[in-house]
Amino acid sequence: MLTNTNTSSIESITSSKHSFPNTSTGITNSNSIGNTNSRYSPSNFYRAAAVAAVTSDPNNRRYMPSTPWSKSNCFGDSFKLEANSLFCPNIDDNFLRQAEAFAKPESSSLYYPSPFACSSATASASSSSTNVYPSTSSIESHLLSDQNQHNHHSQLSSDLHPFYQRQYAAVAHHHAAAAAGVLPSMVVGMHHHSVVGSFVPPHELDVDPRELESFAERFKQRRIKLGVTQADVGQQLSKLKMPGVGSLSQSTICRFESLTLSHNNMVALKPVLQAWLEFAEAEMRQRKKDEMNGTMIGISGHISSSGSLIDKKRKRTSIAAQEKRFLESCFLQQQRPSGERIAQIADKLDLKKNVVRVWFCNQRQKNKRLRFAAGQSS
DNA sequence: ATGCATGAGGC
DNA sequence: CCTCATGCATA
Repeated sequence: MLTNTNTSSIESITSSKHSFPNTSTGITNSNSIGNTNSRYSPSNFYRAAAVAAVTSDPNNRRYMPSTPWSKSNCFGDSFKLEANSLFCPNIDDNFLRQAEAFAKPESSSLYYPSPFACSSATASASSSSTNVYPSTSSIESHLLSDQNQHNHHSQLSSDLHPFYQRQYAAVAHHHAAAAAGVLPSMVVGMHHHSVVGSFVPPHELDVDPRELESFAERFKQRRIKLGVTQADVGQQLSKLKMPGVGSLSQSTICRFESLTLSHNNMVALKPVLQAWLEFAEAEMRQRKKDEMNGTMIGISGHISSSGSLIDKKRKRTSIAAQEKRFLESCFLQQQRPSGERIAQIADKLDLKKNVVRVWFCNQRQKNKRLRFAAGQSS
């Protein structure tokens, strides 16, 4: 487990680079939302929209990469260790020791009652209701509060979800986009007309989080009323033939409903799902009308196109609780560990380096991700 | 509902 | 190697 202190396995020493996607650079074009065959490229897809609306204001970068708090990670300069680690083996050692110490429930509770606690224990147990969101997981809130200290902007924050408070705090100074911003439909299908309907937020940042929140809720309710599952929605999406819009997975629909997607993602998906909703309800009305006329029409089912080839099932490595705790401790110290450190950690936990790397990536993403409270679930 | 994974586009 | 949108697999 936490033994085997073998360490050292030099690899990519390119640690000094901190690649922060320049939001205002890669304008490209189409891409389709969700597509079993080819996942669309977020960069192009969303960027195109963002660029159009932001291009003139480099600071107007949404909440992402180059925002102040990500540049100087939440821990400020107290974690410069990384740079020195190469020459100071002792520091590395300390790093791991510290992480290990934090990993112990007792000690960690000193600062963080239960780092990440909510993810494993709470969440899984309540797969169908109640207390799903202890506000924000301890570590997240810790990080958030720290970030907020760097961004004294919150003004519209009061009644916003913590996530949004953060998002907006980071970019609160953005100006209202001019009349003809980028339409979500453009974002989605790169078409210049709204496939969905009327109102079209000029810029993702101009979409009121509360509006998204209520839409997501309404969406879920109406979806359920229609008797359609999240997976169904995902599949039926392709029937809409919306330009650039393919199907989506149950996961994504679920995440949309629970607002556990990034704000941008939410904004982009909203018009699509709204379109589906209208479509589905119209279809429903039709069916009822037909029934009235005695013309029973089987709305038909959907074919389950399946890959009939030899499925090489993707395997999901499961990280044990103890290992996870260690990782979490490391994360508290460094959200973006160098390749070497990742290697050390991986070695220590006897995990593949890539597994550890991906874990950190996911952790970072999860940290930015939406996390709404609403003790409900399907 | 959510953990780990993939892949595109980017430095 | 990162971020980000997404998805498969699974608890």
